[in-house]
Amino acid sequence: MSISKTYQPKEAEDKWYSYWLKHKFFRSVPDEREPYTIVIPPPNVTGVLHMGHMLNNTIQDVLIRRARMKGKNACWVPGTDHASIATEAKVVAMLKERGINKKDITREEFLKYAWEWKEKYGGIILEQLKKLGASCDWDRTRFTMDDDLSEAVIDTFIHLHKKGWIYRGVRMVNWDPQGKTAVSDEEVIRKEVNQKLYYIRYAVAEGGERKAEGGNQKSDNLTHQPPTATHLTIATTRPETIMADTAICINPNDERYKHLHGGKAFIPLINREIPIILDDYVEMDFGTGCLKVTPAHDLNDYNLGIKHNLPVVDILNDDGTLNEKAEILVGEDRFAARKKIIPLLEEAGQLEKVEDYKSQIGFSERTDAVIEPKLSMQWFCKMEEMAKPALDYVLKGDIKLIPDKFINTYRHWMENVHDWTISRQLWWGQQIPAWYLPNGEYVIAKNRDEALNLAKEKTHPDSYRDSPLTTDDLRQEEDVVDTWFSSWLWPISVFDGFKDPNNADINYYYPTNDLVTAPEILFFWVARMIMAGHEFRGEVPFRNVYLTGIVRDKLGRKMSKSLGNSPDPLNLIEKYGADGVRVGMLLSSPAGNDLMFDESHCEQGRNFFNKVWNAFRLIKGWQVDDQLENSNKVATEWFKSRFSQALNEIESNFDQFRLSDALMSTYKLVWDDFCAWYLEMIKPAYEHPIDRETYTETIKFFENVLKILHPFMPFITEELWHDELFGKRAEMDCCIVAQLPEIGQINTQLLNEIEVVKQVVTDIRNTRNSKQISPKETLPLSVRVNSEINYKEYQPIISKLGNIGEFTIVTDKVAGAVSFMVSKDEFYIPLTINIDIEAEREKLLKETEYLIGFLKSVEAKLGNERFMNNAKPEIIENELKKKADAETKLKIIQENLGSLAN
RNA sequence: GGGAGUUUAGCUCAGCUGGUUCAGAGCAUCUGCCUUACAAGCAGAGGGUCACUGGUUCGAACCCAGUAACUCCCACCA
Repeated sequence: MSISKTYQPKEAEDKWYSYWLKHKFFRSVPDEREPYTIVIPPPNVTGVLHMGHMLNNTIQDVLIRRARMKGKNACWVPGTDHASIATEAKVVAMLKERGINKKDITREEFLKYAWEWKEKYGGIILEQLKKLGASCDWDRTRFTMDDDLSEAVIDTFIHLHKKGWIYRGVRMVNWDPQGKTAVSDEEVIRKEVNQKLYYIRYAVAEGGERKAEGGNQKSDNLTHQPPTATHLTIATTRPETIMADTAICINPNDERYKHLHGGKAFIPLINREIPIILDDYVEMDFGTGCLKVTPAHDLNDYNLGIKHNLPVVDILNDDGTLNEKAEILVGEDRFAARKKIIPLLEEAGQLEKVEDYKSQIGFSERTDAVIEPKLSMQWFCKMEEMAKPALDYVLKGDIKLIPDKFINTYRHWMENVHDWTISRQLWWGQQIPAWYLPNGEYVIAKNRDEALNLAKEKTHPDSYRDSPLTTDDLRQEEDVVDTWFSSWLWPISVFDGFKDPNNADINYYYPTNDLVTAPEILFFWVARMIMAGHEFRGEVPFRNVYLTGIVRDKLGRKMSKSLGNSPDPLNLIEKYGADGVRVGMLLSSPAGNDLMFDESHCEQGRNFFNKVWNAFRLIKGWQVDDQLENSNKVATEWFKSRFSQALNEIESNFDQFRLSDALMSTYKLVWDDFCAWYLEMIKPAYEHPIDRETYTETIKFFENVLKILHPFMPFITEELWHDELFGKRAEMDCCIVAQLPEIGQINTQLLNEIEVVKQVVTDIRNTRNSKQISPKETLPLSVRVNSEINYKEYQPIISKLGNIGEFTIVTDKVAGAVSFMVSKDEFYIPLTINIDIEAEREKLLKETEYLIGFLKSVEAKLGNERFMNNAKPEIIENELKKKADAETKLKIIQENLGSLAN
């Protein structure tokens, strides 16, 4: 029977994932073991897997699998986020396709459609995660709009309202005209955009008397009206909002406009009179020094308006179109209106000039629509008091951010935290538990009945039974809460910590251990979870926050749908196997730094598991002869030490969350030490058997190799684990639950001496290469030993790997041989053919030159009084040793040069 | 405008408290090999002004100052 030369992942992946599921290896229930818990950052229920998820979830799975293999009770809680805006937008679009307009149906009908849609398409992403090998406890899958979780949201709202931290009020908020809802400051992404700065003339009247006509007269041929004192010019990027102007503001110290103090201006096109006000908020040297004040559509202007008691004229509808207050261009979208108003102004002779201009514009995080500052009635949550303890946890180190450079960012945000706009004008989400009374007052209550009682008490405090109010008189707030108002409860709510604050799960799993997420949502989510953790459990929600980078393409561009530069994760898995892709994701992903993704990494991952596969094929092919003596004790002893040494490294890398390094240590241990050196050392000649002891040891080593590889490459390791090479496995004896090997004794001397041996082998091979001698040709080797190394011990290894025949230990130099030096020891390969004496001499001279230079620098140090006085003793000792070694070596080379001359 | 970070081989990155022959790894490249586990491989090799300028020090990739480029976060200049 022959085994395929390459490993085919597909079949094994499906097989073992089902096997794991069937035997409930992902399932976690509280027991006496130490818990290790991760809650997944719930992806949008509407989402499909992208490269960011791949990275994020690979990391989580590696951590979870490793914890499981360290004997912990590993629990990875999966789930999805209802993502109000994004999901509602998708449902609205879906309905539109079916010819249904959201406006024409009731809230209940809409929600019915939305739930249907969620059941049908939601959670695809969780299925995709399974392909990656994610070992989540699927029985614990939660959705942020599950009944329990929604109830937690409502209770939280009531709790915070009681504390006075939730309030309602009219404020300038960020309005998303596409989602038709308010969004929080954090949901506004600012981007620099190329814009135009329009210079527009307003006619003015000094001291109340109108001086000039500029507007509305057609056919006056006034297009090039020169600037005179009869008007002023403002600069704006938003000419479509001039109809909402309620003042012109100038700096009181601006000499140019002194004559306008107390004057009036007239809005072009609609010719409405507005006052000219004075405020030193206006920069004299910016633009024209005149500012149009539009309180309804600009936050600064709004504040200015309050200060100067200006009226607010809101000319925009919720969807970003102009309303009748604009008088002109009514019904046009704000951007269309901007385009259309320009020719109108031009025609009226009131457009002075247009300049290119760059400025920051806010975009909605969820819909990418340009955000409109809008005055509206919203619900807010005070942050200040919650931010303080949440900041302390991080500053004190109760929660570690990895990498810690994010602490500064975190602190800055927490110290300048704004109140959180929590209401959203949507239907998909938790409806705010506020109930309005006919008189406009409201009560906060868990349900309508409670609300009624509260309402009665409120209206008839003395005899509330007399209140004529009925439930029909109450109207529930239409708005829902921000999605993040449910996400921030996630680490508690997934364990039912609100409904049942003392239940076994929450007591056991909370606080969770590690959180793996993107720095982009440090404030959205991580900070708020810490606040909620403190407020509702008096404890941190997690200990470590591992912040992944952004996955970028080779050119450093962020991977995005619109650029089309993101590979389809499922195709990648198809092509390179889940194991290959996982390794590919981790090969280069330092915490907090962006990941320059390149498919070649996955290829490297695939090559790696194929290497493991072929090591398996080799061992699998061996025949055992019980009569045979074990001649590989040195090799097995060495590998044991080397393995323990590597385990140490890997352990320390994991402790510091240096996952790429942990993988690389593992990679080199397996590929270089195990395959390239160890297996080559013990490999029997073709069709020769191997002794029992070596065979048994090797299989044990290989099993350990599978274990340490498992967190990175779960599928191939599980596949090989069950091969009969390891004997018959019990049904539950799986790699996924195997315990990681313990770190054993490390024989440092052996490790060092094998390094010398490896160098000897390399030099032999090198000699062959340079002399064009085939590896098949057996060569003799002599060694003149100046060190403490007992080469007899290593002779079998050297002979095998270097294809050496006669191996002799000599006391004199060997003439007529190619020589090289490893450590202090001299090696000679006597060759009957063509020894190039000149080349040998040159080699030796070159080494001499180097050694002399080296000695000089060491001696300079040692001769330097200040070095001798200041350096630590062990450093000086080391320098002395370097000097002695170099001198010995130099002496030997000199001798060799001498003997070469003979 | 404020803050943080980065800059080391062609690429992606390590380099800990300044001190081993300290300038490293993986990939890529080059040379030679289809050597009975693996060409998705084996054996070798080459490759760097540690961004730049100055300083501190016996000694600097590492500490300090300045410069440049890039990245990210925060911020209401029309």
